Amino acid sequence: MRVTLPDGAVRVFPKGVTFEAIAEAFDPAVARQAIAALVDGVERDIYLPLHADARVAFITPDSPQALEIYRHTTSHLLAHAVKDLFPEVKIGVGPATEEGFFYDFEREAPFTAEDLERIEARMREIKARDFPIRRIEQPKAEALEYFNTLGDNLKVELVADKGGEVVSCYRQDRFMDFCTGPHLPSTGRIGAFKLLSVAGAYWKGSEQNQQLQRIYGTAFPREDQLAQHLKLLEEAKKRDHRKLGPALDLFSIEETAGPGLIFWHPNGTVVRQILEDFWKEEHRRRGYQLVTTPHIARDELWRLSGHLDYYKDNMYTFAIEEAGYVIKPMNCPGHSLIYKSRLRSYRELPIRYAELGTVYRNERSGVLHGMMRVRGFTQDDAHIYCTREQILDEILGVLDLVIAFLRAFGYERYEVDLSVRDPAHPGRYAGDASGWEMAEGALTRALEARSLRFTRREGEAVFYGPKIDVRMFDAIGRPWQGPTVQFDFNLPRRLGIHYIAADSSATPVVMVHRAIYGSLERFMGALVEHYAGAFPLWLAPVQAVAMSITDRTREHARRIRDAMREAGLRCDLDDRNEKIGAKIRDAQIMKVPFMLIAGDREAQAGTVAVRSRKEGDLGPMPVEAIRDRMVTMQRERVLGP
RNA sequence: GCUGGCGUAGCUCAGCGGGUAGAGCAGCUGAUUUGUAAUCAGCGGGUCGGGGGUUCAAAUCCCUUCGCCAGCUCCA
Repeated sequence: MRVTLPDGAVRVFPKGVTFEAIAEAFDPAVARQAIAALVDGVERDIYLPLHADARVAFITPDSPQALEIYRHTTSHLLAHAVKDLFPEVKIGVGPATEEGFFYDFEREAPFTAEDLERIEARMREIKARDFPIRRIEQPKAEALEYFNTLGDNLKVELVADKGGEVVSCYRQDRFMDFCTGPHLPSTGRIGAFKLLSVAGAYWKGSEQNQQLQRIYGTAFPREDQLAQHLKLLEEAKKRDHRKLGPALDLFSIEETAGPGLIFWHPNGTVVRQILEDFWKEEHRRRGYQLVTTPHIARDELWRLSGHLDYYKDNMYTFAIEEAGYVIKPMNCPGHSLIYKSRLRSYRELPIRYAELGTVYRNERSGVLHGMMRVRGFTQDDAHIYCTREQILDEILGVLDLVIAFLRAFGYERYEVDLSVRDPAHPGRYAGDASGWEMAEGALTRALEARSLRFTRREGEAVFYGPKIDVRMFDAIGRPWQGPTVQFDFNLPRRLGIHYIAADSSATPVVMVHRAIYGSLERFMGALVEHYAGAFPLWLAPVQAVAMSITDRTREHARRIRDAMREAGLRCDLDDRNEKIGAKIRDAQIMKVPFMLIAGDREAQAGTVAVRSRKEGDLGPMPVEAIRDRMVTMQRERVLGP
């Protein structure tokens, strides 16, 4: 039997040799490390035998596939411990996730924090016992009987749903779980882990089913990796916009007014208006026309657009003189009415309508989250109405705009998804196939033309059209929902949006929705977390604070403040009867980019001692020097210190 | 909406086998006139999220409601 090893060498082994033995023959150091084998690209348990020629490689704790195996095996350890401590508990599913792992359990009483501690302690005991973990392939009927005997009805359901006659299970000591594997070869090989929380989760992910208790945890091959992960969670907590927002006096949510509604304070409004101004400027430059549409409209409009049928539960409706009205949850029907207010010639196209439109949606109470998920928000919405021939150029224009914005805010890393039709169910979609083909082709070619790598997601398109979604990664590597570009083959048809073509026929227009910020609220929240509240100068609500050291230098400090304001900078004055250290501390806590300190020496010389929040004391300099530096930083939207 | 947890001063938190509420920071007043992350002293501040109940007595026990947090489901 010929085995091709990772270094390309071919060696002959007897049939039935285990991967462990192959590893040993390849490199004893690798053999000690190996946790699983890759056989012709398929992951297999390290102790299993090989029966035919194959390419064999080894997964070690540093391999990209390792993390999932560690986590998945730790989830089995969790279930094992829970079964030990609470034999009456029924086990559900327990996969590895991006962040760690979880396992779902059915149990009358809720798991308490103390239960989690006990379970974790038991997990450590089982790990210490170093039980071998072995794959068992058995007839489906036998596995069914096994889980039936235990009363594990959830597992029975899972096994029964599984196709084929033979199923695989994994056993460690007296605990056995239905699983495809692979797993670590023994419980002692499990690395560092920690249980984190317990939450409800619907069986098989359906709201119709019963709710189980899901225990979350995370696991890594080594302790230092776990420690680093926990540190990242701490860091994320410090950046939480729900903490920083009120602390920096940017916004608040008022219980008296209701959940999911944002009150933008003066500091937050400064940032918001910069976002708005920047946005308007960039859009006008690129041939967008700004429009304004009403906040309420007859439900007739929403019936025509189809939204009322589909999203009734999420729309706020009311009556005026017995006529039904809707508070707008979207801007597109309004923009389309402007388009339709008169006949449009092909000569006018493309038409690009843009609006910072405030909409209200009745989000279910459980989904509300700071500024990220709210009931009232302002979309940076624009709709492009064009001909089929113009599609590619329009998409290119949108992508250029998207890239410019990501760069301006310092989102260096992003991922792009292209969502297209599910080829298996062509009937599910609005519009004709040729339109979809053209749209999908244009999106693909535009992405390629701008050298944007993207993931094509079959069947992920919404029913009305294909789309591009951008995920942007913040300063500590977390993903955020970013810009989106969506074709719409539904609304033009429903609302009858046409243009008069060169042959004077009424031709359906191609409509594209697109948003860069998404919502000002969500984007603001993401920015706060991205910068940890320390906005770059061009966005900072307060760019500098002029500080007097004693009452003697109040006037000089005031003159410095005025000089900054004169130059269009946002500068406050701190002439309180406090020591300079206290003033600096307060400004530092408010994350003000520059502190402009006025003492006797500076008053004498007509200078200012500058301190940067990031770089510390920069020493004395002429007032004009720091003023000009800040003006330049503002104009060029510098992101650094 | 669902499961679980949590609501005490503006903020962070203590008090909770029932006996009528406390600290630090912030705020206010005064003293101090200060050189790169907290000057000192004094003072004021709370329907213990709201409502109902049990009790001689409730921040503490029970019910209910509102809000927040984690997750699930949802997100045009």
